Amino acid sequence: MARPRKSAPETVLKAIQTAFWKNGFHGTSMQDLEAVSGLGKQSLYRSFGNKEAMYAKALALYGEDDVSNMFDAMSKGDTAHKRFEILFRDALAPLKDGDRSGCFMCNASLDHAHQNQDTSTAVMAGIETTISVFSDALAVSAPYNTDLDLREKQARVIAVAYFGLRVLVRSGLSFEDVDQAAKAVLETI
Amino acid sequence: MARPRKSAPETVLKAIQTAFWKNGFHGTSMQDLEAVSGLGKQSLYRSFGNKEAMYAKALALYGEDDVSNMFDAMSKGDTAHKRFEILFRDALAPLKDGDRSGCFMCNASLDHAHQNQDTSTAVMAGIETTISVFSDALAVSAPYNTDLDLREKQARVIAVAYFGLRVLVRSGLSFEDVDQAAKAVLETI
DNA sequence: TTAGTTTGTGACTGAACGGTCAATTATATA
DNA sequence: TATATAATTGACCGTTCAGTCACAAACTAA
Repeated sequence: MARPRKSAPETVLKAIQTAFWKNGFHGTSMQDLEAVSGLGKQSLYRSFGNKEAMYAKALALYGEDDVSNMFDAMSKGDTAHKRFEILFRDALAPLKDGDRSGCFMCNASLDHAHQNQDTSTAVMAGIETTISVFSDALAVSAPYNTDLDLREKQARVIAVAYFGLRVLVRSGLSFEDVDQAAKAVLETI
Repeated sequence: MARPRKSAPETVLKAIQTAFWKNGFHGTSMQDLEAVSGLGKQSLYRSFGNKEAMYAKALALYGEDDVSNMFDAMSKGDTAHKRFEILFRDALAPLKDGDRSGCFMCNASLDHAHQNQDTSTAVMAGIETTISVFSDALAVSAPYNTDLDLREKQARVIAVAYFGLRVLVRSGLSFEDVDQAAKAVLETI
C-alpha cells in the first residue's frame, strides 16, 4: 500500500548506532548519519524525529542487544571466574582487530549523560543492570554463593573495573596492556 | 613595552580547561571559550593557535596540576588502605556538591583520544603514570611491600576501578551510589 | 488504471561553527 | 612626548550544523 523502505529499520538503526558509538553525539553529524545509513535526511527525521532521538534509540538498542548478548555469553561459564573470563575476553576481542569503539554506555556516560536527562537515565539503568547481572554471575561460586554481602560488594568492584577497562580500550593502549589489566582483575575473582 | 594581558595566561587556561572538562571537545565551542575566559577569539587564537591546541594545553595542565595534586594528597596516608581512602574521597568530593565533571583524562580518553593522536598519547601516559603511582602507594603496606608481582597487579586493578568510578560520577548516579562502589573497592585493598 | 499512502530526493533555511583580518588600545621604553 | 610592541576588539570569511519543505518515486488495494 506504500513505497517500501530501502533498508530495514533495524539495519538503519544499527548503522546509526555504530556511528554514535565510535564518534559520540557531537562528533557525529547528520551528514555522517546519512552516509552510514544510506538514507537521506528526511527519511531519518521521519523515522526518528531528531538527532537526540536517534542517539536515544541507538543507546537503547545497545542496552537491549549488545549488553544482553554479552551477559548471555558469560552465563555459559560454570564458575564465577570462568564467567568473567568470558566477559572480559568478549569485551576486549574487538580491540584485537583495532576496534577501539569500547562500551557505548560508558561512552554515553562521559560524552552525553551530562547534557541529556534521557541518556543519563538510560546509563544509570545500564549500570544498575550490570551490577545486578554481575552479582548473579558470582552467585554460582564460593564464597559468593553463601556470603551475600561480599557478593554485592564484589559485583560493584568488578563493575567499576569493567567500566575502567572500557576506558582503557578507547585510550589507545595496546591490546596487551589492556589485557594485562583485565587479567589482573580476573585474578581477584 | 606592550599592552598588558587582561588575565594571566594560567587563569585563562584554567577557565578553558573547566569548559572542556565539563563539556568535551566538540561540546565546547569557541564562543563558549570566549565567554569563560573573558577574552575575544583573536586573543585566544594568538595564545594557543587553534582549538585543538587549547584542548591539548588544558589536558596537559590536568596532568601536571590536578593529577599530581591528587597523588600528593594520597601520599600523606601512612598505609596503602588509608592512601586510597584519601584518593577516593578527593575524587568523589566534587560530586557531593553536584559537580559531575569527573576525570578530565577519562573524559578525554572516551571523547577525543579516538580522533586525536596527541590526546591519545597524553591519556596513555596518564594511565601509565597512574598505575605507577598506585604501585608506589601500595608499597608501604603488607603484603604489597614484599610481593612485587601482586603489587603491580593490584595497582592495575585499582587503576581501572578508579577510572570506572569516574565513569559513574558522570553518569548521573547519586553520591551515595558511587561512594558505595568506592568503599567496596577500598575494602579489597 | 487509478487513487491513496508512504518513502526517498534535493534544494533550502537560519544559526552556529572554527578561524582570519585590519584596526584600535594600552603599555614600556627611548 | 613619540615610538615600538603586544593585546584586544569586532567585523567578517567560508563551511558545516541541525532541521524543513515541496515534490518525485514506488508500492498496494480498489
